[in-house]
Amino acid sequence: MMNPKAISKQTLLRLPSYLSYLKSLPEHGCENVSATMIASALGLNDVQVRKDLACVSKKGRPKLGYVTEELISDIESFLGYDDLNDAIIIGAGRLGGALLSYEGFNEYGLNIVAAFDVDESKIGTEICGKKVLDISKIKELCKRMKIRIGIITVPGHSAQKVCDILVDSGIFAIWNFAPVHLKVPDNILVQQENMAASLAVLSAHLAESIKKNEI
Amino acid sequence: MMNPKAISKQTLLRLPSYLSYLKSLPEHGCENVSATMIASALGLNDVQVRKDLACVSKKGRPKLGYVTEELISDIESFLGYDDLNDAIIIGAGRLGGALLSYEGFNEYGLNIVAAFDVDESKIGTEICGKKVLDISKIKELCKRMKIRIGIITVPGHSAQKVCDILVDSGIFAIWNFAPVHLKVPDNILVQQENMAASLAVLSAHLAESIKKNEI
DNA sequence: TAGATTGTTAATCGATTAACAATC
DNA sequence: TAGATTGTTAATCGATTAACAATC
Repeated sequence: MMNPKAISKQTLLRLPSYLSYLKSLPEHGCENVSATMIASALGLNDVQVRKDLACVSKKGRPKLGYVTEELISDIESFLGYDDLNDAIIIGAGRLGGALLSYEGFNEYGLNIVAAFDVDESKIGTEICGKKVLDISKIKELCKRMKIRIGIITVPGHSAQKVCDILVDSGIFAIWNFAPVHLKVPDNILVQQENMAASLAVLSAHLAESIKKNEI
Repeated sequence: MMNPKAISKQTLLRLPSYLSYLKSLPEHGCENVSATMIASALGLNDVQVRKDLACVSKKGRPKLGYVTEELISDIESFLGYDDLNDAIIIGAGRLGGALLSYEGFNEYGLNIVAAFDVDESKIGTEICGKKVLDISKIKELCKRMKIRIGIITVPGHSAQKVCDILVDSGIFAIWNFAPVHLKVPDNILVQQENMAASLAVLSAHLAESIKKNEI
């Protein structure tokens, strides 16, 4: 599409679940798929699904729905899953290690090339074949390899410092697992992975359920 | 409060960031804090912050703002951070291990008591002092210890099966790290930790930046 | 054809923001 | 007092849903 209509953030967030649902369908017998099907499988409204799909794919056909294969590849290419973005990870602790060793990211177009840490005992080692480097080398590596994504998995108190280094190194987008609000220039995206917020939702629901059940 | 007004999900999601900001303030010299301060530190609208705080704490005072200490403890108690909820984790792989060994959850009122797996080589071992048990023992443990939170860190293809076991075991809330939509009865909450969605936002932003910069 | 499904236009809903009087 | 800040009411904004004609 030459002039894609601006896509809402909500829509963007739903696309990956459509994709994962579509991929879970059996190869045979599902050449076509309707918005109604997708919506009911994911607990969404069918009009919403149709509108979302209209942003990224061709028109569906009345009575038939969409061509499953086309839908999959359109969503994948819209999300940029078909070419890999290199990324680095800062903080080679438990969480950093878990992310480093998660093979699945390649499927989502993310390729983690190296990790950085300040801990001397970690520097020089490898985690799942990825080198752990001294944090002072971030800028040089980012420039040389044109890295544009940084993943922050350091403790909260040093996250802003790491963030500043990343910005200075020419990073465009930051995926932040530290539970702090990062200050960045306007053109840089921070995607906050907010586990504390998720937990808040869980525990509020729990408190409510308990109240209901025990009264 | 006897009759707390219903709190919006958005508000609930913002509360943890207020809390983390408030806790980051220096002990001395910040007896009071204004909604304006919080808003500008976190990049939010000040009226929004005021409305959010009104849901969980006492009134602020014109010109002075809120009492920092009171605000902290009101938010903490609203979020249930002051008493621990026991939880179990299903899937003792890399991610499960990372979560198991993250000490910080206690601060958020979450206490992971054990892990479960199907892998014989993992069963019977310990990760950070937490036992890894056979998945067939879930129900018995949940009933006996009145566990109400389950954390799913198994691969996508077995997530629904694990979910069904959890529901059958009397769990009220599920924190799901597997990238699939879980089907549960109405009264059970599924909090989806959606890394694929986060990545979608990142990569869409990146694609846009690149386009802008390279044209 | 009949009926399922599409895309679009209009109505609804909920959340955010603006305006403003009240207060310390 | 003057000015910063509060809480509330009204206006705006954006996203979701309902209604409906078009289509295979």
